[in-house]
Amino acid sequence: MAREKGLKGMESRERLLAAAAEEFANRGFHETKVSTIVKRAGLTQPAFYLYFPSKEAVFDELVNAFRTRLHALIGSSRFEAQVEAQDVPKRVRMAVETFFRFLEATPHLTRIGLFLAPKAEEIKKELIALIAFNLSAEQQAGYFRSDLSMKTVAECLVGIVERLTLSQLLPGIKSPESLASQVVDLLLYGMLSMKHTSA
Amino acid sequence: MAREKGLKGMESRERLLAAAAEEFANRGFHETKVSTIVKRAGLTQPAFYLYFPSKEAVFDELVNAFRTRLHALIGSSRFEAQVEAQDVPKRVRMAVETFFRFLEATPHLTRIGLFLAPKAEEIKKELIALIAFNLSAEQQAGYFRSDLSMKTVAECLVGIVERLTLSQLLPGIKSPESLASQVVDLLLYGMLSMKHTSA
DNA sequence: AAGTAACATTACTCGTGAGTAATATCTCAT
DNA sequence: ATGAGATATTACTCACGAGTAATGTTACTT
Repeated sequence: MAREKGLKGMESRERLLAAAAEEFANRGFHETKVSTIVKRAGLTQPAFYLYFPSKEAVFDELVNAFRTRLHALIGSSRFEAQVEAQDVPKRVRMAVETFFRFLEATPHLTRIGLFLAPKAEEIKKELIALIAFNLSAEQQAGYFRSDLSMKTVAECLVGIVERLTLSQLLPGIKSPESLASQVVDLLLYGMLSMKHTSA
Repeated sequence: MAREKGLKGMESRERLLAAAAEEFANRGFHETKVSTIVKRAGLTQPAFYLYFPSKEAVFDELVNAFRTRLHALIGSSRFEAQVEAQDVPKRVRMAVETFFRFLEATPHLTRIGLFLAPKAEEIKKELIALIAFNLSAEQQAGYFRSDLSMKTVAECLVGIVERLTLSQLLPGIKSPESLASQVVDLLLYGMLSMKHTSA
């Protein structure tokens, strides 16, 4: 009764998931046909329904996979205790870099969970709240200007990440490192040239 | 032969356009049914095809309407000649504010042209290039740090605008003015508190 | 008042694509 | 080697929604 059970099935299921992820990411939900997914996975239509109750169900599963990984990432990359002021830029840069790397690692899931899903707005709202919380702590500690709303800053940061992910990261034009350093440089120090700033 | 010709027809057409804009903005292209559009416009299905060759055609017309207005806006809001250094923040803030007001004025078109359309990425690319061009001029003039890529800054700015438009502007949570001043404050001066910056 | 565009309707077609019923094969435990 | 569950297939159904054919009505021009 307990053989190497379900191995083949799991493999088929995984193939379907991978094919679905790619199709959804490239064509969106409606343009993606179940018939195409199964073709890519080397199966036929009814096999699909052996593993998923509906087309929506696969999509949701992919969205949830993204959400779960995202939460895992955030959970593991909490800001640690007291930091020296000089270290703040580096720490922020590293955090942003880690995030870009995460997005780059699973491009299909990123496209689905961050841009295609109806839930995407909700997911980003969670993300923003978390970032705002972390930034507020740094602000309390005196590292950031006290007249800025960290909620707004978090929104801006996420907006920037979204934009750059779509136009630079996913197309492979720029690396997580270079994007992170440019973004953080801009956000921490601002655009104005020093002579005007330090006046 | 030349009566008050086409008046009724134009009105029906406008009603269809308006209904389509609202439906597309709220439900997206595929979830929007021609049957729903015509119902909202107080007409029946074939009347729709009296004015538009297809569902796609209305969508495209709305996207183009957005694009056209956007280009008009940009064309009219060119940066003028030499500005005093102290005026730069104000001018930038005004430009961003104008842009937010533009987006707020036609929320449905904004949603369609900036977020729903397949062409949206292309439209943003154009926009970014234009902003980058303007910012580069200011940079040449010494107002902005010379070590920043204005192309990247433009991308960041657009990313921020996208995000805030979706989460704050269109839902009516914040005004164009407050959003513009917060965004520009952040981008020009950065997040770091002064004691660290001026070190 | 009558002819003619313009504007609109009722009643269809028809492709597409999600999902299913019935059936077949493969693989392992006994 | 055989029965049983797991894995897959062939051959459908069926709803939905875009687009159309045929026809009717309105309103203005002469």
